[in-house]
Amino acid sequence: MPVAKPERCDGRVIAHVDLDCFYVQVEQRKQPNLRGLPSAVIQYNSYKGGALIAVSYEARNFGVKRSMRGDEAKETCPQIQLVQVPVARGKADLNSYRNAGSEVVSVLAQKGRCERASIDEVYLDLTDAAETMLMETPTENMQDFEEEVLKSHVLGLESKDGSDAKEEIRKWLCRSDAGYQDKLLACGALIVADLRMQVLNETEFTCSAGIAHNKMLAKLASAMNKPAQQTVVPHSSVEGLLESLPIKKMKQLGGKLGSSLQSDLGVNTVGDLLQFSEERLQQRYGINTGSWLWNIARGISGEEVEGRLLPKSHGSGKTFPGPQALKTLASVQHWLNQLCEELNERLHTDLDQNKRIAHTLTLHARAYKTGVSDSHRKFPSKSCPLRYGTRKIQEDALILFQAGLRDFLGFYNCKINNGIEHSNWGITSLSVTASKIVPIPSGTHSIAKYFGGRFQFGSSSNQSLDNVIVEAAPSSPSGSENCSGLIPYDMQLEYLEEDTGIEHARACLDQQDPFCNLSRKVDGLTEESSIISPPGSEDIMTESEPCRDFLAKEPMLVSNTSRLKAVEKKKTAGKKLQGNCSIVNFFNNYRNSQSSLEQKNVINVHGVKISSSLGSPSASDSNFTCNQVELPAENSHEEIDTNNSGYSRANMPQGRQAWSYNIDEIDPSIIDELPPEIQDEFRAWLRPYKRTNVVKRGSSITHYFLPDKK
DNA sequence: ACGGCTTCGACT
DNA sequence: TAGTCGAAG
Repeated sequence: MPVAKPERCDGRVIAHVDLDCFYVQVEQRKQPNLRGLPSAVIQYNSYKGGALIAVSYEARNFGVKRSMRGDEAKETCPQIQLVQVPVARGKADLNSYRNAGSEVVSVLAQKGRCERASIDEVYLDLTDAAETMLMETPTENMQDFEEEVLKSHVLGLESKDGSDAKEEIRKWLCRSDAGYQDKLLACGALIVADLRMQVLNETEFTCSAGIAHNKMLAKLASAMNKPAQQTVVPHSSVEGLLESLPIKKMKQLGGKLGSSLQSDLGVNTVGDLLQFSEERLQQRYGINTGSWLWNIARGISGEEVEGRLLPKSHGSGKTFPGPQALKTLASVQHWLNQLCEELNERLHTDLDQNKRIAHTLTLHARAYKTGVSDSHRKFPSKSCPLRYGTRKIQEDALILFQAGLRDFLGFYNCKINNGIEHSNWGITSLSVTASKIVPIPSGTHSIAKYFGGRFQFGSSSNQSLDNVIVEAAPSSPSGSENCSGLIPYDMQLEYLEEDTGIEHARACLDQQDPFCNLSRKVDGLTEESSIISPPGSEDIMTESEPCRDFLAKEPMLVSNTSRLKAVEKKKTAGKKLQGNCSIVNFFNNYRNSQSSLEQKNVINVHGVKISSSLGSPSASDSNFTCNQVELPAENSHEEIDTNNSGYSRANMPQGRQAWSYNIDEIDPSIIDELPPEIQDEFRAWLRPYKRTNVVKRGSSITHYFLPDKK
């Protein structure tokens, strides 16, 4: 007998899966002798034994908590095993955890739409799979349940004295009088139990899960029975669950908003929210938040599970608390370099593995100014188009930092006194972030074929982008082969012409070596430095008067102005290209990221020159850039304001002429050639009128739901 | 004067 | 758009 399928969106089956004390598990997998022991992962051993960032459940039983220091943990639980988080470049290196998280995702993503919510959490939309299962096998006919699913917890299911818990679960799972939605949830529980076992088998990690009809409830449920267990929220138990749930336990209400609800409205549990009308909540918290609150009080959440398996940004940061605060430009540069190196490595991995390119570089910092009451003023974040290559990222990050510092110190305080004892500022945290990451439509095998099929994507690729993109030496035997074979000859000419101006600028830039004055600082010499405009900014000529004095002296400034001139030229050249058919633009883009993959390189992964033909490293610095052809994408950071008429729709990534092709003219079939994990992402990207996600929680969602608001 | 570090989303 | 802010884990 077919079961009617309600049109309601609360007929969904959503799971939230949460890896148990994930970092600990990753370390335990590396060192199996740690299994079963009270243990914790710490970082930085220096100060009070390091900071705990993950604690095993055994250790929790001894009262060890996250947010303890290592010393404290030892006192609380003397036998605790403390494992240090890997360190690279003087900072915590979370890559092994990220990779382990990816392993899990690839298992979990099989049965339905999967959203990677954090390094150790995912949401799954299992609605389709559950419906299919229910259609094929009505739950009341089910008999052989896996042990794992019988260990589920079902909210609201009373365990009577002396009754066999597993038997109760079994009965619940195949209750014939259950509503359709609960039957779907039962199927969800089966699927999730299966997935969790698969995760364990394939990755050795245990996880906990919540199964409910929306994300909010699934998330709540997954935390209720840990570790290595799962919890189902039947529809009938939602009201009771929320009624007594402390308001601060709800996602999004753990911070100020939750506090405000408590102090201003006297709301202590989610149930307490029920007495307020939607209008009242809107009036107090705004239209969106008000509606959202009204809904969650009723267990309503319309958030979709986004099909996203990959992070939207990569960041690398470090704090320098208290006495460690950075007081010199040289030390800032040192750490920026480390952070940028890591960032570059991760960008490169992303490119290799996922064929994605990031378009924006952002620098964040925290700073104080001594002797100023205003000293907690925030250091402004700055961003610019991202150019690939370690040294470029480092260079741009430093420029962004200086731009931020200029703003931070105030307009009139242009000159920085960088003497070690006299600096009046300190930096307490630094981070660099790469965002606006979009897939390369590399599916372009279709397009590649059109040009003769000499494209190879990805290549074998331990090659780093640095090697490949700019740092190739023209004097090396293969240097002259830069683009031939990759680009039709007439197109090459166009590119070369277009690049000439830039190239000249870069030659100037590199000959003067903007870093030489800074590298001197690293040796401990005192120096002074001017503050300059961020990359991509064109207001350099309108720099404040005091700054202008430095124009002549500062290599950085010179190189920047040179670049700007080059930009002007490039802009006009770019226009010529713009008018062409989209395939040319497309190609432009493709070439930016790919063509040089075939070049031989003279620099190894760490940026150390290993060329034998170029003499001493210092000499080669100015040498090898002289004749190089720098690819458009590498320079296009100056193009932040160039036209993007090629975009046919709103919401497309902007700021790069290289990316402006007509999406209408892309053969949709190329999507199939993308790595499966980014296909969805790319499809969404192509979707013409995809609404920006302005009102995620709020009135726009509200109409989607049914309940009467009276 | 610290829990570090990372990511995401909303708002303006 | 760029930049700020809040939140979570």
